[in-house]
Amino acid sequence: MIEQKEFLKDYDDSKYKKPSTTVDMIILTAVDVEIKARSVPDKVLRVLLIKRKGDPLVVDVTDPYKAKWALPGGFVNYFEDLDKAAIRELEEETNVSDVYMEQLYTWGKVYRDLRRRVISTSYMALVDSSKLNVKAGDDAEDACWFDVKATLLEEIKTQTQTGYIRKRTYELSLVNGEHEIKDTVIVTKVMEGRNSKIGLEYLDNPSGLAFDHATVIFYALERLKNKVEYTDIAFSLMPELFTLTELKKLYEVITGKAIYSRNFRDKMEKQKKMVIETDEWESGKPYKPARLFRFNPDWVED
Amino acid sequence: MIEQKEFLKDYDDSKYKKPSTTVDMIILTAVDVEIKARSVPDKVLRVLLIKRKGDPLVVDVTDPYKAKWALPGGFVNYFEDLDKAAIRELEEETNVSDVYMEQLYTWGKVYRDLRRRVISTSYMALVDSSKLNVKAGDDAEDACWFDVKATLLEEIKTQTQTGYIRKRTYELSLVNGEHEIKDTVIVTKVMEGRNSKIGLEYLDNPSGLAFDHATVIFYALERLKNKVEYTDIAFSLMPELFTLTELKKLYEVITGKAIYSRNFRDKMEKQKKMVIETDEWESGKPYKPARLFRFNPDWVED
DNA sequence: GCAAAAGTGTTAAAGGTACACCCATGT
DNA sequence: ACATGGGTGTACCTTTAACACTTTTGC
Repeated sequence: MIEQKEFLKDYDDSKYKKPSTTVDMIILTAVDVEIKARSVPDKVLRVLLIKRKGDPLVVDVTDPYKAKWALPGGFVNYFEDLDKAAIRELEEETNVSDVYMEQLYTWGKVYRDLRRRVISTSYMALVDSSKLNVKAGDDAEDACWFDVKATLLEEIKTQTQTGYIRKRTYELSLVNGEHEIKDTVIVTKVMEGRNSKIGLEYLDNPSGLAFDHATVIFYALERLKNKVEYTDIAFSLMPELFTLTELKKLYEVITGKAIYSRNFRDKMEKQKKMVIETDEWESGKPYKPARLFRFNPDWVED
Repeated sequence: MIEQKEFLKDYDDSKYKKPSTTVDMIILTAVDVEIKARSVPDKVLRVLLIKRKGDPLVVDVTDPYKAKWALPGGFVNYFEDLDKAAIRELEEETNVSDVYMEQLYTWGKVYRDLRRRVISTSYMALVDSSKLNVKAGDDAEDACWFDVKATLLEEIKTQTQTGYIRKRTYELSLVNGEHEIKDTVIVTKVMEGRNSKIGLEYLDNPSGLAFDHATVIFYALERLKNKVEYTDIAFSLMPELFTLTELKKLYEVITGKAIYSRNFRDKMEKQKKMVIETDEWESGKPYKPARLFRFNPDWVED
């Protein structure tokens, strides 16, 4: 290991003005919500947000996102690995460690934060809600879990000379008992000859999230949706033991599609062998008791 | 748009020592290589590397990667979007624009560069080799295309109490007429209960690439391999018109697997409809002329 | 008995993998 | 004539999507 004082010996590291480097955390969990009495509850995804300080009635042109909800995050220290900064932020907010975490994307538009030039790397963490304390973090900040959902509102496809332009408009909705945040995220795909480009924007609206955090959360939900199909990522959001219907409900909320339970069972147990049965049974429900399963740690992706 | 002088007005942006921010470019192309006379040539992937300055015989402990080959890249300017910095670097090196480009990953280990703290975002660019000039960039630097290939050398799987550890050792080989670079990249997957973690390391060797660039290139090749299965990414590496055998050869070198041509044809043309036939034909070959196809710009992923 | 979910049998369509074969070209 | 790839017919198996039905529980 190199001594810190040797580092930088021959270089003047402060000649040029540098962007700041931060990490943003998309901390997700899944919880049950009752939709109908005497029925299995649905799952819903929740994301942890922090209330930024400031007066919501005063508009500050140098910081228009004061008093808005934002993703937790912070600066990367000079002698701290990028991953370590993300782990530190996660622990500060949730007091949990050893959960699934993955780097998502690095956001680097010049004016994404009007106070200073910030380049921010986003990380997604998936937490089993049964392992969480009621309080999210113990600092003075106003941290809350929001039910999160992205809905496709509109899709427009325009033919061009050598391809097409496809514009999808989504509504990102964030709800928590008292607060309701709605943001619009637009995904543009430009196909030109053999090269396609994907763009992600958000529409700035007064009641929305701070910064570009609507797009960042949307991006995380998309990544989760894709990865749930071919990895074991979903099990990070489940308790140790679960019924196959509970697991199905989680897959449904992540993918946004209804799943046929007959085939889901066979796929998980017989075909992909992602779960193994236990001798434990669910009880106390007004229907036939269900067997509890656990994740098969020997499962390997193909 | 905000005036640059307004930006930073109320903040002292230089209070703390900051990491530097750079972009690294993995610029890939695919070229034909003759393996046998009178046969269709194979495809091989090439990556653009830059020779770092310095005396290869002198070891500098503050910069041990002098005189080694590295990925092109550079600092992100304070008033420059991250994506724009990548586009600028690409144009500086290859004089091409409007090619496929995608952000890959942000590398942020503290001591990945011993001269200063650098956080580097890597971008992959895919260039059709027929559009490239012979010379790669016109600056004084020593820029060369290297045939690139990753080979799995060894896989070790160890059972643990709650899961397993799997270690895969790859050799990354970079070859160009005069130079041959070999690096070892190790991919570790730790499955512990319901959470898995993936680690990417390289073995530092005197004849290897500079910095952590072996892992960065390996990561790009893996991403390309995954994406080629469900996107149209491969066509960015192909000329406008091509035979189905040429396309198959490209898929083979990217995935590292042999493909049955009978099924590849049907899949591309009938099933996925990624290509459309033209009325043009290949000629001058000592076998039956092949029809030329082009990418179907109306193709949409499912 | 009823509502709700657990769990199994079966089938038809779509996709993946493979063998076998004939055709057209330059040398 | 021959080597080489172009291109098609077909068969088998797996995966996917779906309908139908029996069983078990709490109320």
